[in-house]
Amino acid sequence: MTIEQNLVKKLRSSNLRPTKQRIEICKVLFDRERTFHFTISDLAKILNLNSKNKISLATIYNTVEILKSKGHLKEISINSDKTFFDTNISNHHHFFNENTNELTDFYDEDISRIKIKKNIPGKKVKSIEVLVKIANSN
Amino acid sequence: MTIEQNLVKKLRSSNLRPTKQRIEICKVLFDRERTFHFTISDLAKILNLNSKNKISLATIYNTVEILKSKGHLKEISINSDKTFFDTNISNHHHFFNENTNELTDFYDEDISRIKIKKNIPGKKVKSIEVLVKIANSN
DNA sequence: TATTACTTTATAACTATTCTAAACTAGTGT
DNA sequence: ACACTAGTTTAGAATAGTTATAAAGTAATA
Repeated sequence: MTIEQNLVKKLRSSNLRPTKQRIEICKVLFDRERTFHFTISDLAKILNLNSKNKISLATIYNTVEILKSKGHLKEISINSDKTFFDTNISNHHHFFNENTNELTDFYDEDISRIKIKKNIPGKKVKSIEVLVKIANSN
Repeated sequence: MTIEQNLVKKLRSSNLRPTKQRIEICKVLFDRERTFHFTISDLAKILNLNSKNKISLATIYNTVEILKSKGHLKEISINSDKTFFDTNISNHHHFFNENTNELTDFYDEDISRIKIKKNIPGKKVKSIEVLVKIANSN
């Protein structure tokens, strides 16, 4: 199955019409080895750099929002004026490099088991996310 | 020592002139029992609700930014279109209530000791922050 | 009191994001 | 193939949070 067919399947399975634009966007997001941390403007730059058929910003916003709502993207919590997204939707954690503003994933196996000793009556834990801020050690 | 004298001391110790506006702002931020989670607009609303000497938005932004840079406030990472701040500057963690968007602090003693098993060469861990998302259990 | 550096302010500018409404397109039935 | 409908894209306007500007005001210091 080609990459494109896979993406069409992914879109259809979320009840999204596989339009030209969505497929282009999904190629950038999901056709890669490693997970991808990005802002809307990162994505727009990549999409519209070399192609003659520019995709409008509104479509990029819409598509990212809808992919997030379908669970194909995650929004990341970092102090910033921009919103970051992550193609890694599994439960995982981040290193945030304060010198370069870079994000790196790490996983449950890279951290000791976390146990919350306080419980909030009537509430259920939905997720536990750890943000480790790092910086040059010198 | 009065509250005001304390705040003046706090400002001076950070090389900040204790102006009328800064003292007003600090009163709202620091003269309270519990820690305070707020956005700029929360703070502006409180400051300018009943007083006749309105403090300009620019001053509020400036002051919060400078208090943050001096370590008297912390910026909080939450997915949101607004920036949140916290008067609790100690290392601590948050519950985020997905139903109400409320934040609640919790501390190192409420969580098992966290050990990061992965190390990034040349980098030092500056902080470890945990965000626990909770929601109604029904 | 005079001087200087810092601070406040209104307002303009900027930037990220959302809205709008018209044009376009994919899917479906005929 | 054609027409219909619902869903999608688009440019541009609108909105909202935040930062910059430059003039007026104020605190500290001598």
